[in-house]
Amino acid sequence: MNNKKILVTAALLYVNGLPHLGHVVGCWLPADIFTRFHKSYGNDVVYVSGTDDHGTASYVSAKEAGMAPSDYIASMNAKMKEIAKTLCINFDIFSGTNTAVHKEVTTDFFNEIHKNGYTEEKCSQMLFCEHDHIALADRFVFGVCPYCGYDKAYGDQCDKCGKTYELDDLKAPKCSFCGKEAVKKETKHIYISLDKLQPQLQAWVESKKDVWRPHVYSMTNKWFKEGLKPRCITRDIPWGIEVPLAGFEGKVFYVWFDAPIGYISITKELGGDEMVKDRWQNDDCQIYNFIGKDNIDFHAVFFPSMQLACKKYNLATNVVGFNFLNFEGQKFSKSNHIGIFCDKLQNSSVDIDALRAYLVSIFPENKDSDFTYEGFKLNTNAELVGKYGNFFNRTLNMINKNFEGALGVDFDDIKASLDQNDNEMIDAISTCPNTIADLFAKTEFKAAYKEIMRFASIGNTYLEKTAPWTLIKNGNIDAAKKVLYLCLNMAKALAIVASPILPNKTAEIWTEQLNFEGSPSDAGLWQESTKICIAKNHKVNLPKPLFARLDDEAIQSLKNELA
RNA sequence: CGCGAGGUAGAGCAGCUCGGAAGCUCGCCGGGCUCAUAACCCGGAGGUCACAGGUUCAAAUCCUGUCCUCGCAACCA
Repeated sequence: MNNKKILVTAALLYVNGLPHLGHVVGCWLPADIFTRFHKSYGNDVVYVSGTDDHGTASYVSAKEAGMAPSDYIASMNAKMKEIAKTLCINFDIFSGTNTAVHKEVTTDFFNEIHKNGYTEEKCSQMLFCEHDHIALADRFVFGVCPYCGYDKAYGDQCDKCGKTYELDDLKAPKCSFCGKEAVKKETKHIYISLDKLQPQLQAWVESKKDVWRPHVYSMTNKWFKEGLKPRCITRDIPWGIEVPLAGFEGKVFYVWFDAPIGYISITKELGGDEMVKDRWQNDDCQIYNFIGKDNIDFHAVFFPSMQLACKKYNLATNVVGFNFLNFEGQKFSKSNHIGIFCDKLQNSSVDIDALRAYLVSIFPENKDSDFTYEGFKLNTNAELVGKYGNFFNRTLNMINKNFEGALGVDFDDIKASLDQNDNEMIDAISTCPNTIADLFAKTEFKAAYKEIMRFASIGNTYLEKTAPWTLIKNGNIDAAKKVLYLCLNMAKALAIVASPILPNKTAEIWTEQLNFEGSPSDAGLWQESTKICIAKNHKVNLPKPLFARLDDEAIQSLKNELA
């Protein structure tokens, strides 16, 4: 049996706000499903994530909240953990970048890059806010547009006339946080020499051509066409990881320099140097990064370049980039209150498994997609209730009503009497779980979900064709037992293959209705799903509906709860 | 010539990487079943796969051009 080592990372969420469904769909959920699948398949997988704690915005937010940055971060991190729990996102660890371990790993990472000769220093002019003690990036400055005179123009672009310009040209620049005057200062920064790394990086990207999703590959290649340039990795703000170099006192690393290193430091936090060695320095370990499309550049260009310069850690096997999720045709927006924000889910009546299933069905794997309540209702009723849940219900009902829960036959007993319908059923049981496994392993979640529902449909069609209720009525008891025995085996397989997406419902049906030990996601159980091997005297329990049908009223009350 | 994504049945989408008789869900029409949460199963109507060229024995799929739609300050995957 194969026992692959896999490390899964989900993008570190910016600590400065609570996640909405878009975040869930872009990284947490697919990574969770991927991890659950591999565990169930018997592979050795670790899932790490956390919060990205540094950067100007979180520093300012903490200040506004009247908290010390680390207190602010701790409280936000705790809230996110709760949300993840609600959504049944099963991290092995959910930490962040505001830890001693992270500081140590990042510092070492930088020292290696520096030692290997991939850094350079440059001086430039920057705007500062003396009141907030931070350097002001273009988007944190406003002033008077040199072209049209608009007085709320940004550092590099005017929203009114649309023109772009150099920061030098902006008149009367001010800090966008406090509104006070911004002053120009000479400052020195460290750059990473991406230009020197381009050949190696390009070779790596080329080797991923058939592995990555097309949009990830093409977005990455754009950088090569323009040619990589040295990129600044330090900032003049008082919040972050200090640059360990003489002459750079008071400066910290740019948030996007230290954030991806967080994957490594969080792994270390979980399992020490031993685990880092096992997952990041072991060629037999596959690394999967789950991210949204706005993060592709960082995971497919900058972080791998950093790794190539550092020479200590392996690069990702796959950078799984997702597109964006919209909400009822509009973009998610915190300020305009558009979308579903996950803190609302905690006290709502929404069925998390049903929500997970719907989200999978609309995963923006290849292009942006749209969440609609109507779609959620449809998926729940047509797929989960009508196809998936219904199959368990009909099968278990008949076994209970007619045979007191135990059929008293096994595969050997029915072998002699198999007809074409039975063989098609057996064929489905022995092949569908493998197809589904392949799709999960290839991160094709939508297709895997579709295949699971098709699998359930095969079961429903089989029941229709064989009509065991008629067989029983006509006294054809052996034939009815044969049909229901095969259905029962399919039910078991259906619980196993859907467990990565529906962890709660499949666990429930496994123990309470199918009356099996353990859980459908137990390691290595996946391989069992293709076998027809339920014991002769196995007794199942009376079923009860797995998923509740949603009517318009239920949808309306959900809308109210989640708005 | 800013960048990116997309245009496939009434609606929403898959298929396009690796060309080979147009698929899925819903809706609509007709039929079947009654074990099941009025669930399930079968059949049918409905598409010049945006348009125009090209390559090919064969194009939704590859190439070229055209038209149209959407996103691109900030929060933000």
